[in-house]
Amino acid sequence: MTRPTPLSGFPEWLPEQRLAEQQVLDRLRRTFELYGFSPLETRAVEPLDQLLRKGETSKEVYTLRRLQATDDDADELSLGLHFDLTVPFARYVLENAGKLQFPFRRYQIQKVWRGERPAAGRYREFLQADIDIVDRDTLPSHYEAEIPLVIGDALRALPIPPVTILVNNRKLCEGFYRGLGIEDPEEILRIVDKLDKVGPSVVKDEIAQKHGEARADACLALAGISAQDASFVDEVRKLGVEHPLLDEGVAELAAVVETAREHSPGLVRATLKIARGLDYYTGTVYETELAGFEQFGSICSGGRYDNLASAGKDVFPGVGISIGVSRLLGLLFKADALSVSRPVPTAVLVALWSEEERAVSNRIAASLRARGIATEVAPAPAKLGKQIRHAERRGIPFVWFPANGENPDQVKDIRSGEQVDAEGWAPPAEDIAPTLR
RNA sequence: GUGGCUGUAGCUCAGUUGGCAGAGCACCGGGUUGUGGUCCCGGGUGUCGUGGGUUCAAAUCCCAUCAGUCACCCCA
Repeated sequence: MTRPTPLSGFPEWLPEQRLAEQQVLDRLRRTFELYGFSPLETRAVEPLDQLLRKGETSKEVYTLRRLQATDDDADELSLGLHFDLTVPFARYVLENAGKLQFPFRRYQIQKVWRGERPAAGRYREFLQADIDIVDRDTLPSHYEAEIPLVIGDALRALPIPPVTILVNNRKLCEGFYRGLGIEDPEEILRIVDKLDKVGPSVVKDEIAQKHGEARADACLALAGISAQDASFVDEVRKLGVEHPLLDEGVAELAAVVETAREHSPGLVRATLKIARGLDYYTGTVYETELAGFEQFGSICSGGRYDNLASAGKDVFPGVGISIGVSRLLGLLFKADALSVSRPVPTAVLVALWSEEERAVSNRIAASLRARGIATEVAPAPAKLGKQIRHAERRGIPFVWFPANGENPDQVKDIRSGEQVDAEGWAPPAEDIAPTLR
């Protein structure tokens, strides 16, 4: 068999990276649960029509087909791998509406798949950590303000560069554009979204072409607004555009920003040029910048959706956000900006005097493990220097020497070289398990 | 999916007009049976991403492909 090569877009971490990932996931999970989100996992596949219900992403969906499928199977249910966690969740809510309590808060940490061209921080298979709150019939807008707080808690507790959550509101933009007499707000959103890449003059030209220079100027002026507090409201008002939807959007966005300002200053910034995210969002939209990694795009996005989960008269509006865990970690790993205090779980290596005395070392290891201390026994009764080096090479901080002749059991800290009697010894708290740094 | 750049040892890289594949670090063994890191001696550990082609001869030139990366597209 020839040596296998990596598959583009399907990242696989090294053990120490996976260790870091698990630490991150543990912390995310803990934070989500602190806010009362329940864990949930949905199947990897959805019926294709469910996935494509909201349009444009069809080319990104991986479909599932049996190798031996015949033409007769073709009209069977065709399945696709989910490309996010919100669509499957919406389906799950409809399916289980009778068994769930509303408002329903859940978190979901799973792989998703998108058939896109991979690049730095962009994968075809990646891990998302998603939280959502859905309610029946109506969803109070204070939940739109709560979501960023959860994410702020979760991400700011990690040893990573500071994040800023950029928030906008689709009603605000749509109302503004409609107030200007523009019929197709979606189109303007798409053009404005390119602002940072192509520059204001290109955006202006593109809008002006269809809607005239005055409207183009107004759209650009709106896109230029950004504030950490409700001061953006006045700036929007100054532009003199009137529309009921605009008023709604402004009020909702102001509430989000002000709530965040009170609970987590500096976390959230109203940024009226952002428009990205899946097209099912209807209100607040979120995007998250990681300081120093802005060019690689948002590491955490989401928004409010009013029409994603509905069946007949039942409507379940929701709001949610998803951390791109793989993107976040991939970028940080590459920049050498996130690692773990040691690359193995093992805290103690028990030395081995001879193969005959392996049982002695095994007993020591067992009693350490019983105390919650990750322990392994040396692979072979090599010279002590080699056994110590074995521990050192793999980052195991302590070597335990079983009693030998006159000498009692002793433990050596490989990093300092300090060696003490093992009686009553325990590793310091920070060495019990690998920690993020 | 479209276009550009890159691919040599575990890592960072050198390799001339096509002529026996190299350096530093890392790693492995030894320095006379028990305590690593310093030091000394020894060792190259490689399908030159992969597959074809041109040639007496290809890491080097040509084609394809895979992977990484950048710009589009889109987005976590």
